[in-house]
Amino acid sequence: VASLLTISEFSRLTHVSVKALRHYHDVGLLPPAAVDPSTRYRFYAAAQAPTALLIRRFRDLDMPLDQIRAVVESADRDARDRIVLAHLQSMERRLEQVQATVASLRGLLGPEAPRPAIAFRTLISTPALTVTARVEWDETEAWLRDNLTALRNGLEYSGGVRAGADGALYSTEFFEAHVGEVTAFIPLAAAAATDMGDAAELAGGPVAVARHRGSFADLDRTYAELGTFVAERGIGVDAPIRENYAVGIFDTDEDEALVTEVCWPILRDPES
Amino acid sequence: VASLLTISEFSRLTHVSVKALRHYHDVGLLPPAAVDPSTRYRFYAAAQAPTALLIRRFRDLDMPLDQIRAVVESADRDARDRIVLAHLQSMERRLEQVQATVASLRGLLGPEAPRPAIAFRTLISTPALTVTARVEWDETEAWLRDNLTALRNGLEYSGGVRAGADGALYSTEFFEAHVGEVTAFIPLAAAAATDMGDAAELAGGPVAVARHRGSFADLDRTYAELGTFVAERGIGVDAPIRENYAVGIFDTDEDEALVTEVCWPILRDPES
DNA sequence: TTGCTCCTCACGTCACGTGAGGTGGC
DNA sequence: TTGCTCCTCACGTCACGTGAGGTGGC
Repeated sequence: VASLLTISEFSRLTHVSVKALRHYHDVGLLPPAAVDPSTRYRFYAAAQAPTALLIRRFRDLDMPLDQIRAVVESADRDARDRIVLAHLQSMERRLEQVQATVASLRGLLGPEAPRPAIAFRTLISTPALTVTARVEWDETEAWLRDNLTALRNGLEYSGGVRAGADGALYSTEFFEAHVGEVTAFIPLAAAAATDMGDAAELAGGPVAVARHRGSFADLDRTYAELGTFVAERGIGVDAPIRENYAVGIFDTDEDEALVTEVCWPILRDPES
Repeated sequence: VASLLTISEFSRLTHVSVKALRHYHDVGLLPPAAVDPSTRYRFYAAAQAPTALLIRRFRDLDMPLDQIRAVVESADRDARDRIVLAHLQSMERRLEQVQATVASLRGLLGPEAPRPAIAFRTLISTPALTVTARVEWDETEAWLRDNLTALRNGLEYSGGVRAGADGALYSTEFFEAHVGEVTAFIPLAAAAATDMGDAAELAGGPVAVARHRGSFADLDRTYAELGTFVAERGIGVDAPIRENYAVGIFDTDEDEALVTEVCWPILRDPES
């Protein structure tokens, strides 16, 4: 006789709340082993406990139920373990981000950070290897890492000649809606680029530039300085913002060593 | 002339989405510096950027808006910094928990953990220093730490005689609804307890016991073993579950060194 | 009969996101 | 006039939690 447990017994045993168990039944994630057809009482098998524990662990990490479903319903144990490992790696990435945010909050408390110097420059139009996509805010770092890696491989494979650091363009929509067009690029020497099919042209024009040193978690302070500067002078223009990764994630493992140039498009150099 | 920015300019500058800015206005967290009375257009001052950044940072850490409000509206800078520091410390606690959960998930993938041995015991009723409260699931670890600390101080102050390890009682409601009565306790030698006003009596009775070694993040596996065992034999009884912290958080800093006895109340010893 | 456990709705929560439909100023 | 930016509703999302009101079995 396989022993069946009532919902409250199963709840105590798994540390999943009764309300949550009903919800997991409703959405089909963890249906009870048996349901009494007349009373609709739910009955769980003790053998379902490991699945419930798995769900609980992932929910503790705020994983959406849809993604948990993929784990729970994965065919064999190997497939399941592979999915779980992938999720764990992204969790560890997220953990690093949280730690960086905590550190940057501490920074907000301490003495005022030195204000980044703002300069003017006129970017010239250059050819580049590019990838463009509609990217969601939270996935940007991963997307950028993946696509710059792909571009770097493409550059090596095609024998192209690099003419500057990796970079990216961010549409105004991306900042305002937290989803929008992003372009990852590697600038190319013009001569070398002429015979490369997938090279696009990066637009030039006047920009206000600030060099940001350190973690991306602090980039917003540089944006605030730069944006305030541009707004106060009324020289802003609705064009993508460009970041040049002068010292980027492929160049160093230390967050403090990162150097990012933020180029904010403007109408004209206000000093000229 | 203090320069005022449109909502989209302010959004780009702070990396807070336009929708979020409207929401923060609606709930009164970050009202624009000016609102056009006829068009209802929102206008922000550049000086509001630091506040927006603070909100964004905290939201990245999933802090509720109500708590962020307390930070933003705190009177002076010192008060604000104190609140932020308190939050950072609880964030770091949370980070440790997440890391423990990630580690325990890795454990689920590896070889089967050894099953904890289950024994029977009859607890005798004993006096104890206790604190009882309605506790929410997510706050249990912090609540327990705080209240066991207070009990330990109380014990020292009153010169009471300890008769066993720290422990806690968890009502069935606590597991089933993820909020319910929890009692932290320190058992007392009976002779010494008679003249202590705030000593209560811990109920005794037969229990199934499992010793859990390691992080609390893995406790659910021991609960599952124990609960399955009890349920299969139909000897469960609706009484609080007792945990004895044989090696607890005050005894060691290493999660792996922790030893927790879980005592599950039963009707009778099925072997007798 | 009285509790007790379990059930099903319907609605609330939180922090926005998603459109729809509309308006003022260049 | 045409876009463009900004506006306000109303509703959706996600993973449950919160009651209200009711039922079957001991």
